[in-house]
Amino acid sequence: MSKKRATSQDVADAASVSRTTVSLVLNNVPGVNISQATRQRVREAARNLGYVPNATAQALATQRARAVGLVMTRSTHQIASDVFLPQLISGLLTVVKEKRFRLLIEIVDEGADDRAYIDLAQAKHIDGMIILTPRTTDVGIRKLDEMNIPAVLIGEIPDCNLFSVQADDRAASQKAVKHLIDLGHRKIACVLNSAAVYYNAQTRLNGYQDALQEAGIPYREKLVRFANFDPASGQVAMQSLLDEEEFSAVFVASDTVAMGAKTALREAKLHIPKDISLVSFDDIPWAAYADPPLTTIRIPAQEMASHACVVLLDMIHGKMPEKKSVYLDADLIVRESTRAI
Amino acid sequence: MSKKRATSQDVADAASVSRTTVSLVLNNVPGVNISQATRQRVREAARNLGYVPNATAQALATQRARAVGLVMTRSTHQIASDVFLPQLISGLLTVVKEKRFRLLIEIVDEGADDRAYIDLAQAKHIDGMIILTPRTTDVGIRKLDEMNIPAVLIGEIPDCNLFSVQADDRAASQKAVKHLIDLGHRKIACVLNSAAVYYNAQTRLNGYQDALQEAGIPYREKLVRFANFDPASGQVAMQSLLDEEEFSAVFVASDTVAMGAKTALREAKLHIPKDISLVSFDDIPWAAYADPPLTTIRIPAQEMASHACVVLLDMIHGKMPEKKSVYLDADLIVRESTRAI
DNA sequence: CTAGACTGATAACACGCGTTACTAAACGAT
DNA sequence: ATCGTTTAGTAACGCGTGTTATCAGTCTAG
Repeated sequence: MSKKRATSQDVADAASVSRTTVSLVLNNVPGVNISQATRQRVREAARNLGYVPNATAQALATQRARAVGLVMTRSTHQIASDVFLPQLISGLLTVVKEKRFRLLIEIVDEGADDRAYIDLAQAKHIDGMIILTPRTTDVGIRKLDEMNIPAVLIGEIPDCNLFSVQADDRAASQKAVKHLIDLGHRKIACVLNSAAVYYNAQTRLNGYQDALQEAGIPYREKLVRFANFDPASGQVAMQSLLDEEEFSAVFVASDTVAMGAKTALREAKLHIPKDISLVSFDDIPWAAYADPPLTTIRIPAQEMASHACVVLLDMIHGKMPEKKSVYLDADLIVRESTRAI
Repeated sequence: MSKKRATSQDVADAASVSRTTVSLVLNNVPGVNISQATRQRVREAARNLGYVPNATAQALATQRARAVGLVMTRSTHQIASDVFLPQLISGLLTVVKEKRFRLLIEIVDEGADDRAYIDLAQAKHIDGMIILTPRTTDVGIRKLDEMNIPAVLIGEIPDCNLFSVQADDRAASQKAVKHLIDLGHRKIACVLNSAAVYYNAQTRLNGYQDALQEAGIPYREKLVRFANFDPASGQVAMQSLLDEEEFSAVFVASDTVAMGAKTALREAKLHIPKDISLVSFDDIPWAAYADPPLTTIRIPAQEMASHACVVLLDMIHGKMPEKKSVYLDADLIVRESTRAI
């Protein structure tokens, strides 16, 4: 039953024309003279045979894979607990699909050598790539600069000429902390989302500092902890803060980390927002349904991804974007985890 | 600066051998006579030129894309809020990577015609596909049966000959409800994760019924509600239950839905587990950090994905699996949201 | 009547690789 | 010296498509 797939040659035979004609007709090549009658015959033959062009052969001939890669430098464990991934993928898919491209997921080992990214592109399975929140220490990414490989970063790293799309984390963090200050809080602790090698942890810390400075509150390093993406690390960080410091509010730079922080607070019999005000970051679906619902910064992950994808596709088609970096606004969503002192 | 990519011909020239030899050496083709000296020369030339084989050309020549697709029949909105996606992708990536395959994400429109899945395979960009929790009403999937296209379902649909991997939802639900019964509960409400066109909602309902029956508790349809994947629908469902029925415990067949259900309970001033015991399903990361931490069924999403991927790769390599369906155990994780009546 | 423009279609090459069938040389045995 | 056998390597074809240069025929203008 499994008859061989029809090739363009089969279509040509069926329509009694050359393969060239088939290609010209089916691809609607402009400025070419083929009679309507012939076009009709070809289309019909293609339909009858259930002809689907072989994407691989097309890619080889056109030197275009019609695919973009989402590449991440993470362990599979980290990927499994990445709450933004669905939104990012969703954002990419909407764009990719409209342009009739495909989406590949690639992962680059943490220990991979410099050439990892380049090899990805050289293999020609993708025309360009979107690189997810790279570490500042990643050397391979710099090499991409030099080659002429279309690439867009989601998230920022310093000293890098690649185009990037990100939320304005610094301004957003400032907003979040300012909200606490406006409510009268002066002793405000800070739990960062991850270690400082991830640039946005640094950026969010800067926003925290900006807000303090603006309000004339001295920055105290002892009030700051670095978590590591997951709830468990947030719990540890918060416990450490509770043991060693005194504060009436806390800025947690990630909802996921905030989950753990909340657990620590609960175990210390502290109530949010009665005893401690908490403002968080990300607005994952959980935040709205937490107890109490969390005041948090909404990261427009989906928009970031689709924007990055649009930029990338432009680059693939030879259009260079004018701005090197695009910052998307991230709004503060006020819910019930914060209150006036 | 952007020198053209090196092809195998370039390597051949540099090593003063034929392109055939290059191919034979670099692919380690067994049972072929090439001197060690020549092998050395070829390898060195390849390294010097930074040769990376063109995957597209390889695919065309071998008739193997070395890629599998994860295909979903969902709106991009649903994808954005799919909490399992990261775990699934992670599971797929671990397997795919080891076998040096690639992972593509494809989405089939809800309104797509029968040929959508087949076209995906015909395009030859992927060697096989993993289909995510299809709706029972999906007609396109049945067509895959007939063609000879490697495909594995994650999740079950009735009357379908495709291979599938899934959690033993029915047994797991039974376990969850039995846990409540063992604690002395008799009036147990049930909120399903989604509408019944998604087969696992039906299956989980069956498990609920099994447990009741085993304990000699009559099944009452009025105690059952169908949610729709997200927290909001869970909140509505729980409100409806609270308004109309009386119960001391509830089985919510999805953590995400349980988020909303918890909000409804909180708004009704009911405390978990003092007033209502709640057992849930999925064990998403949030469950362990909820207040109180949720007793829930752990779905081995990552294992399901990697197992499905192993099966799929076997099929691609011509090995048919012996079992049509594989059921993975899902364990009950007892935390603090349930207690004896 | 003829040169040039236009119409409709095609032959032939390119894309980069895998692979089969074949050759040429060296070797060993009779 | 002759013949088979092993060793080392290559020429040539196929994968399925896009695309350019070309061709035969028809129409138009001078």
